[in-house]
Amino acid sequence: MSGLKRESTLELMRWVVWAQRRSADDWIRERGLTHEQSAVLAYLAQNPDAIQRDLARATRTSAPAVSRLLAGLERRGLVERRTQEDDTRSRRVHITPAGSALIQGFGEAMHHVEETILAPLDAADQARLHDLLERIASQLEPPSLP
Amino acid sequence: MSGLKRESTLELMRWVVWAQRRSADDWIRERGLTHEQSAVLAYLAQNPDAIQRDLARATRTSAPAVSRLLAGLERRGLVERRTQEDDTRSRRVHITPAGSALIQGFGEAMHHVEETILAPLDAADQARLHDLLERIASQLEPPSLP
DNA sequence: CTGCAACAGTTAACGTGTTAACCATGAGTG
DNA sequence: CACTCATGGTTAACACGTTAACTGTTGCAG
Repeated sequence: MSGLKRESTLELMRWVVWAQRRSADDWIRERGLTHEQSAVLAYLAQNPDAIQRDLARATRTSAPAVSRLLAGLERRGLVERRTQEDDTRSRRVHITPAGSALIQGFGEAMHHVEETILAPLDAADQARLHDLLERIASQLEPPSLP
Repeated sequence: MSGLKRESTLELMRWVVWAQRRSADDWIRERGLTHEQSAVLAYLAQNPDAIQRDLARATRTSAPAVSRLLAGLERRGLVERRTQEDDTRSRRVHITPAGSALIQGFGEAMHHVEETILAPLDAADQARLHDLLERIASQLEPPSLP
């Protein structure tokens, strides 16, 4: 026995994802944000006319989570929620100029983090890894959903 | 433009990890546990003489998180904490027979979940994926740690 | 038109993650 | 021996995830 317990593929993935989160911390915490808030702001910067339900789907979380997260962002003046006139059930969420300024550069920073994490692999291997993951992901959500 | 936004490698990993968590839910929720509680119980089943600090390291979380999680497990009689006699700072954590029974089969269930998730790849590709991830993971924690 | 199901969002209760502040004990050096 | 520092653990405050229960709309069938 080597004394080294072989880690499963999924354990390795969790580890890599955890490390990525850690690396992203620097950029995010500097701005007084959390990972979740950054993700939502970045989404809103690119999808200006989203409703909360869209955010729940995009972040793979729940309506209550989005509701509270947005309440916090709104309190800080980073987003605005406005009830629709034609359908008062939903509320459209807009990023404010302040929010837009704060999240500026997020994509580039995350891209850089990813590059750093993947650096041990050459371009060909990075492509191979991406392909393998895509093949797994494409089979994930079975179309049995309503 | 294809309308399909290309997802980054790390986004794909997050997605796969998220799906794995979802799949594991069935087994875990049936027993009234959470993911974190299961992970800790499974660790304790294999490391009978761990102290809380070990758990924090193993779960990559913090001492306060472990402290509260164990308080919950102890309340349910699934673990026992006993202060050491030679070093009263640390508390050794033991899984009880009830805890042991509850977590029985966890490893197999998780292995099955992993197999299901990785099923779209043949054995050779699964090995390739594991190798690529290992090469990334091996470079993660820079040896600058104490 | 009425009644009921589906949908969007909120709130509450619970468990978990973080950081900060704290207590107690152990270890090492002057 | 005493002072200092490191170590193990707890508690509190805050953010976020979940589920369950609730409010209000919309929309469609009868």
